Amino acid sequence: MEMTQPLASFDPHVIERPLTTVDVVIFTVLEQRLHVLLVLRPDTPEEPFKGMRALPGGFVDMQKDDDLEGCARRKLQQKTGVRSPYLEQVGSWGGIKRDPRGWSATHVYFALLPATESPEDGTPSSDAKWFPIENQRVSVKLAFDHAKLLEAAIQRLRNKVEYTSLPAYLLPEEFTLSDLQHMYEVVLERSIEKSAFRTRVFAANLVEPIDKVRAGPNRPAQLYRLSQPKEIVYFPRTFSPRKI
Amino acid sequence: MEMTQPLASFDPHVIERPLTTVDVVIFTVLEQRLHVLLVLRPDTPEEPFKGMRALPGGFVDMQKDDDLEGCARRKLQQKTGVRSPYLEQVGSWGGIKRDPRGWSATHVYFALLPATESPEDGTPSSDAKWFPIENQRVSVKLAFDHAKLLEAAIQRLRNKVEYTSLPAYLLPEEFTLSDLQHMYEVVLERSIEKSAFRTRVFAANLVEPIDKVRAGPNRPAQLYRLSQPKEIVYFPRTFSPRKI
DNA sequence: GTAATAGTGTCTATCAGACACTATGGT
DNA sequence: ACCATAGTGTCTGATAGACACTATTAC
Repeated sequence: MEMTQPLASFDPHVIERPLTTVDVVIFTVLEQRLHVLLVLRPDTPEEPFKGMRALPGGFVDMQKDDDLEGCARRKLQQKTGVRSPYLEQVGSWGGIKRDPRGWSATHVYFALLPATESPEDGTPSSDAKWFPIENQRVSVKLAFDHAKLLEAAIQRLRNKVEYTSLPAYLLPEEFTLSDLQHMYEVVLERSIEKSAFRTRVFAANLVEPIDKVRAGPNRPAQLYRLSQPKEIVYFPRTFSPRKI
Repeated sequence: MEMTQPLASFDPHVIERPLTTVDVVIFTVLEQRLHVLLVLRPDTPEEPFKGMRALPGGFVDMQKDDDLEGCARRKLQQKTGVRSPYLEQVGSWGGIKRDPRGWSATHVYFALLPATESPEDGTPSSDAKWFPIENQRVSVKLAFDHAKLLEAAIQRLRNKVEYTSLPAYLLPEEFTLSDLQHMYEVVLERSIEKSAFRTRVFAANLVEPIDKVRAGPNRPAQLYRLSQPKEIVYFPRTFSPRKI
């Protein structure tokens, strides 16, 4: 359009590039609640939002990272030590205003980590801490526009849980149907009818029984594992159609 | 981690930044088929994929664009002259391999344009042309990884059409229920039962009748418009649950 | 009248939700 | 025996799909 600097649109080295980051929203379930992992912003003077909580993430490293998902996996590994949980892109946000250092774009992913028995487990990185999610939010103020990003990730998770097998990735490999139902209930924050739940899960061929039961102070429960651990299962209908 | 260039992680001006682009997948329905708008890559020697077809898009302009969606709207306007059709982000793709000029990330949006009667209409940009979509693809070879991006956009559109009012944005403001049903059938590439369709549409309060009918060589049809043109409507269930 | 599309009514199979019931372990 | 949780059976209301039917215009 403007002919003052015609080369600018051809030579990529002349083109101004936004700061590019990847942020990862890492979910797990602890103590009957959905939690998200947050890190502390560094306390050095040249960093914005110093000392605040933020989503784990940072600049794309063009040497280390082959692609965006690889970058997300690297950041996930850094903060949790976990190799390959469920990882999905939420979307990207970019603009002049979101980072005081200039035009920036972030690519947001969310990950699901199996719930561990001990809450302090799975956080080798000392600056990272699990925060419970209470009605679509977290109680601390977040750096940048991370509150918005987190809300979008929660929204995506809740929506998708209605018609997919996602909550299975919040459990260890072997689980009972009650465990699985419980994960759905925690994420959706409502109770599900047991009989309907089991019918759906079996109809979708989501799980297969293994040759073990879990004992307890009551009737032992059959243990299951995912039929196809690699592939997410879509239910033909949502769990509980909302009457309008 | 590596302490050789400690400032690199603090000073944003030192950090290498990927090339950043926005691509827009613009859909419309022409002659009973879903079409997508594709442009010609410039034929200059320093441009990659010269002369090939590609999705309309290009580098983010940090002066002109306040944010990514603004950038997408600008590119949409450039190629179609249209102000504000339906626009939604599909996601982002980035990596070392997708652009020969280096590490690049693109933010992909899709737009829905009302079907026009004359196919040559609505394309003021001379390098842009409508291409029909035939089983998830287009017949020409596309530049970069645009075939993958297009496939993702088609997938998103098809999925979402099953349970939302999206096809209404492929129509002009006033339309008959048969028009609307037809848009669903074109996008989903299958026929829908008339009675069930009407029941659903009314139950969701998607449309409201206006004081006009469309005459023809047969019984005139009631004209409708969207009840809330700004808000996309979600149906409680999908259109046709697939038996597994 | 006929052709053609608009629009409605009825039946049925399916399935979620509610709820009660049975089963099986520990104590 | 009793408790607690696992797991099943049965009924009902909502709804999608099939399909036949009626309605209204141009010719």
